[in-house]
Amino acid sequence: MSEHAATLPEDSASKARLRLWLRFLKASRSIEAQIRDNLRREFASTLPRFDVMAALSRYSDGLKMSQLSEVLRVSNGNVTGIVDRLVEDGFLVRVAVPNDRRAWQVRLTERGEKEFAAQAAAHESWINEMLGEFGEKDAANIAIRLEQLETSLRERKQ
Amino acid sequence: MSEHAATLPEDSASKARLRLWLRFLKASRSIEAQIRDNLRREFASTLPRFDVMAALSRYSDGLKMSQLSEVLRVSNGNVTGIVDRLVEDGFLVRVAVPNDRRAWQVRLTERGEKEFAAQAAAHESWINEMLGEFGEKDAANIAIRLEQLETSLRERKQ
DNA sequence: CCCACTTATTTCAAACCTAAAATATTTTTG
DNA sequence: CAAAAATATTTTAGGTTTGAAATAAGTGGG
Repeated sequence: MSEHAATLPEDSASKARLRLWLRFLKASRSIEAQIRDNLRREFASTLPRFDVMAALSRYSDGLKMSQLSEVLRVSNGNVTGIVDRLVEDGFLVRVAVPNDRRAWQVRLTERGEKEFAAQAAAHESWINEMLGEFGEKDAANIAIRLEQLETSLRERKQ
Repeated sequence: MSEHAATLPEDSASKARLRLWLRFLKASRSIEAQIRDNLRREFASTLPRFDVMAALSRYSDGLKMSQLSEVLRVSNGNVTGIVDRLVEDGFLVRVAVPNDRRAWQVRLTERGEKEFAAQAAAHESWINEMLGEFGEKDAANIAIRLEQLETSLRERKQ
């Protein structure tokens, strides 16, 4: 706590991690902004909509609303609005869950699957261009570290 | 375009980059969510407010509104509202700019500086805990790569 | 059965965010 | 110098996002 103490090894590690986070955040926001822009121009859609469809495309049985908000790490109320609009557009359906009238199973419609396939292909190529500086090995390595980070963050919370 | 072609080396690199981006985004959202939560509970504040104060703390002369929105990469109108509330709370002041009655210089008050110092210290320690798995060298290395990524993204846009 | 508790979802208020229009001021130019 | 252009900011309209409260439905102990 004393400002007169010599800088400890831990201090510089802490600074390096803070710096990492700031870079991380800035990069993530830049990439996100670019994707948002592309989605809007090429598909008249938004990132939250894409995220919902992407999550559902990985679960062919669909997901309940609360599972969706868990997977996407956004609030329940937020998912309600996004799903509402995707249902209006005919990309999603809400299916009643047998024996539980509180819950809905949300699924991609056939039309939704087709639409998402087109968006996902474009999305992959945007990312491939933007992250071109990362070679395959580097990309894989960093992805694994981030997965570990994610796991440890989740454990810490419980 | 043929689905019968053998998988090219480029394809797997593209997949690896996509995977990297998805991990990246998820990690970034988890960390952000945690920080938001901490700011709310410990300082009754939000991430946008923290960002504004952080930007101003790096410029002791203060920043003009347009400089703030440039630095934070958010819209002008957005900054107006956040600054309004921080001024109400006594953390910021708008100072008239000599010879230009259109512009304001926004600065931390003494109280704002104190408040931000406390928040920044807490923030650094949250990050230090959350990113504890990254050693100092790794953190520094990845930060540099992200800085390069950021630069190349900005160049691409122009 | 019934009361309390939990779970699933929606609604709500407030803050955030953007792009575009409006306002006020300064600078440039014919 | 006056009109036009540029600059700095705020206002406005329309969404997005969050946390918390409200609603609705299931579960379980007594």
